Amino acid sequence: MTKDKKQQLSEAIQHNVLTLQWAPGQDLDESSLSLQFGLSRTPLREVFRDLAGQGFLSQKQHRNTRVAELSHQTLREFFQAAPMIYSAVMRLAAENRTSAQVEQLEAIQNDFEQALASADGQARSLANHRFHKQTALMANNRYLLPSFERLLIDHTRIGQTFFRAAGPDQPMTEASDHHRQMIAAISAGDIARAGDLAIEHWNLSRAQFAQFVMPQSLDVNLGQWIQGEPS
Amino acid sequence: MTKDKKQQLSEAIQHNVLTLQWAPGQDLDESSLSLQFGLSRTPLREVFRDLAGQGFLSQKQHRNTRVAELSHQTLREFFQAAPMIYSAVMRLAAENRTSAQVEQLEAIQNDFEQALASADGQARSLANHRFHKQTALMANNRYLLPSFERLLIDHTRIGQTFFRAAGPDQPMTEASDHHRQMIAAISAGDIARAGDLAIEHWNLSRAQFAQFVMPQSLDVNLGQWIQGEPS
DNA sequence: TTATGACATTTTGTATACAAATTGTATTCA
DNA sequence: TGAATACAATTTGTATACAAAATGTCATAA
Repeated sequence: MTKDKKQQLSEAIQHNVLTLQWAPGQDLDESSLSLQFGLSRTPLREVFRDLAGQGFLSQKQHRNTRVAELSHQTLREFFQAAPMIYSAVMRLAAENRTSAQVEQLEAIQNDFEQALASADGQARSLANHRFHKQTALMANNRYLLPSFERLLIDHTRIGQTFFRAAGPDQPMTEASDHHRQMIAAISAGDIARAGDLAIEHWNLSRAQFAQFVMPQSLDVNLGQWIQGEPS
Repeated sequence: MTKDKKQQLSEAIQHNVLTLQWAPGQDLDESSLSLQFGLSRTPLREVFRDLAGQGFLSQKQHRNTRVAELSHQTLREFFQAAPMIYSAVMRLAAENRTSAQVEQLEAIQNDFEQALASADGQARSLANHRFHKQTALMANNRYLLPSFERLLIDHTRIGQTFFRAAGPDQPMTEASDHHRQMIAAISAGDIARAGDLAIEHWNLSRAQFAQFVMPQSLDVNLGQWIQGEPS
């Protein structure tokens, strides 16, 4: 169970970043973490490098590793890229999926619905994260994957407050509905429908971004990026 | 001059990978490289990890680091992703460019034209690589960048044989023409035109892929991926 | 009081020794 | 001859000691 410590460490970091338990821009301490996980600094630093490459962390020469920042500029770039990448991934998922992958996606969706029933915001958000990560796996495209995963990391971080809301209210059941329709479209190999659903799902989550408050409380009007199609 | 050894090592590896001096799938030896560059294995392995994250190399647990493979499946995925990402990057470059960046792009294009005049295939190919990398920089989107750079790595590798052709013949002057038009469109902020040029430029390089022979000589019909718009 | 600079402390980066895993080789047995 | 296995050699992964860089502290002077 306590086998691969590096894997454990990596997953713990990912969890803390995605759930905002570690704030964007927060400093990480090598020695305390290496003590905590029973790993020397060498493998720990390798994990840091991997996660920095994936977009969870950020590194600069001779400076401590930090949780990847979320800035106004980040959001701007997010809106420019997300709709296109999301729909492309969903279309490719419909094109390339295997039946085994569809079954996995259904299992993940069941977890997601269970999480929605519970009051655990983190569980909801992470289940949602896993759902979309699975669609990216099904798209099976090594070139698109890194961009998609970067988008998903920040999407999940920004959506935290959203999923923290108490009851299973309207927008969340709607999101779950979308997921079910996505599964159907992917399973049927309906490429166009899958792409449309991605856009529809994306539009639903626009509202989250409008409500999102920057960690540093940048008093910037985000409205301009949330109204219509970007660029 | 011999300052940052890690940087030097990283650039040397990138060069060898892009020019196919190191074949796709080729094994790398830590100890000999660390000897060669006067670096211990620790920083060398960090460079390996970085470059693996960027798509130059590939790594597996307890197995030696290799040059990233190029397979038939790779090409399939390439064709599914490239047109979309390329045009998106070009459009964003037109939208977000600064005048200083445009000047840099012009300088790079001058280098490219000089390289075309020479007989040096590697210089041609790398200059072309730098041109497109600069457009990605100008697009200024952290989410798109990793996908684009992965595409560009493999595009450059596949294009090696193309640029190795002797004289400055028709398709190459046409490519150079496109570059000039791209600079004009980006400089003018003409987003739609920039996106169209990306597609046009892409169509030109389709021919290279048709001629490309897999390292492992996979006798697969690539034609189906080269004819029209992918999916 | 505030700015500057020397010095101590802390943190990041590198080298090296060692442990673990994989690969290669040779020997045995069917 | 050929498969299987034990063992040696090589290679990858980790721990730790040390070097280099950055940060913090304090004293001095304007």
